[in-house]
Amino acid sequence: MTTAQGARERARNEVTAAIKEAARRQLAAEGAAKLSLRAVARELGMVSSALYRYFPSRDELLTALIIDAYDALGAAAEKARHAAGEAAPVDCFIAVCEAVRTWALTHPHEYALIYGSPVPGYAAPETTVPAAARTGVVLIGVFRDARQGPGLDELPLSAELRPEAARLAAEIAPDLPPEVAAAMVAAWAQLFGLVSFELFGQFNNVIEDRERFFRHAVTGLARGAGLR
Amino acid sequence: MTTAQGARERARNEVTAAIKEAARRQLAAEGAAKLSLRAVARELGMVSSALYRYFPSRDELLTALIIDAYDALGAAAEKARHAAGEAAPVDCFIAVCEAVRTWALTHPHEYALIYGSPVPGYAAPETTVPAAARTGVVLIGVFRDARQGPGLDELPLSAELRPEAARLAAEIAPDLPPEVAAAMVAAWAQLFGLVSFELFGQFNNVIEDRERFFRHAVTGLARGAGLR
DNA sequence: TCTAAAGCAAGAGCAGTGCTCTTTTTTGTG
DNA sequence: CACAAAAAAGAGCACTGCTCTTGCTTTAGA
Repeated sequence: MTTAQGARERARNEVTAAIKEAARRQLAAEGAAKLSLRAVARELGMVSSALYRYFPSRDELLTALIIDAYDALGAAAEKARHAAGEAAPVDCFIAVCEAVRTWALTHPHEYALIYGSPVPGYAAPETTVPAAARTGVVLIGVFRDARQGPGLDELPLSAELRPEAARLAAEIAPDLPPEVAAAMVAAWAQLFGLVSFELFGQFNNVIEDRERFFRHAVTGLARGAGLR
Repeated sequence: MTTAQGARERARNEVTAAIKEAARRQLAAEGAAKLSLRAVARELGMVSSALYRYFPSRDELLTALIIDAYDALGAAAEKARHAAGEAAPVDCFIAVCEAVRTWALTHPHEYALIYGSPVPGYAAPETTVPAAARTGVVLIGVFRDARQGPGLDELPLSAELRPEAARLAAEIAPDLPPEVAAAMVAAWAQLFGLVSFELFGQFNNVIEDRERFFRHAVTGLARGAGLR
């Protein structure tokens, strides 16, 4: 059952990988909206209908690319977190943020695929959730570690938001206090606001020294979330 | 020259408006990627090729819609700023933020059009810049007013970023000190990070009470930018 | 008032898209 | 080797944006 049907399955996996690779190339060249099954097939020297043996629809292909993108970004974040090691929490946070930004700048179309406007009529299936969570988990880890040492300031939390924050903490990080969970999620969203603005051209004619500006903004983000 | 050629021009303007309206309806229903000239033409009972008399290409139609969207968002922000009147700077800021969020939630596709992933191969022409700036100008106004009273805290600014911040301030708000300009732009980007995350589904299964969470996050944003 | 110019709609057609269906070819295995 | 399962091919459908040509209608100037 393993090596017996292996030959066929191996071939299938190889073709699947080749399709994804070609699609990714085309994604990088033209963007998600112009990803065409026919062009992918053309590049691989097969007929367009043959692709449907491997991906039941264009959306399924997109889903596969989305998962890969989430995973790649998550891996980059994890690597940065690991490299930062035992540095001060705020520096760990900044390191992860810069990894996210760097990955986004080197893979703009894949970033747009996962953090840009959702493709209309396309709802990301549950399959993408674990991959999507990886980057968030890294961020959670930074805050968790900060709480071990004295690297986390007290944070205000209005009575109004307390129930939601408690629910949120129970959901994503039961060992973190509600106010920390809330601050973290906010910082997470704001980080991607910075990256998206830079990537999507909103900083054109506004920010020149993007690198330094990002570092500055992200430092503020970290402090605002209680890290030091 | 005014009323003489008026009949033709008037008809032309009316048709142009009708096209934009139909396109906007379709945009709201299906999203930018599925905006089809043929469908718009069908809705108006004209033939598709006739549309090209009014908009030289699909992109030009999109540009018109983009400008309208920027203007609508800017108007919403201005209205909120005006309604907030002489309130505390932090409250003015929050009011504008909530107006942005509300507009985005009621016009998701138009929001995605202007703050989502850029359409590949399509570069927003210079024409969109003034409209795009309106919301930013409102935000600048909040900070400017805050500086009249005692509503603005001192902000840190690393020596590293000082030149960029000075350049930035000179560019967008010469009467504001560099550190304020930098903080404002960062807050601006982060605001849209919050809105985009909510709108693009990144908060699904994460944040329940979006309204309150947004208020909390945006309050933190304001304080982080020195408002009080 | 008559005519020439400008404006506009229509239609045909090109090259491309996702997707489905049927037929043919390949291929690993009993 | 023969056979059944898997893969590929091909034709075709209903779309898309866009271009070009052909006529008709309105308008403006002589």
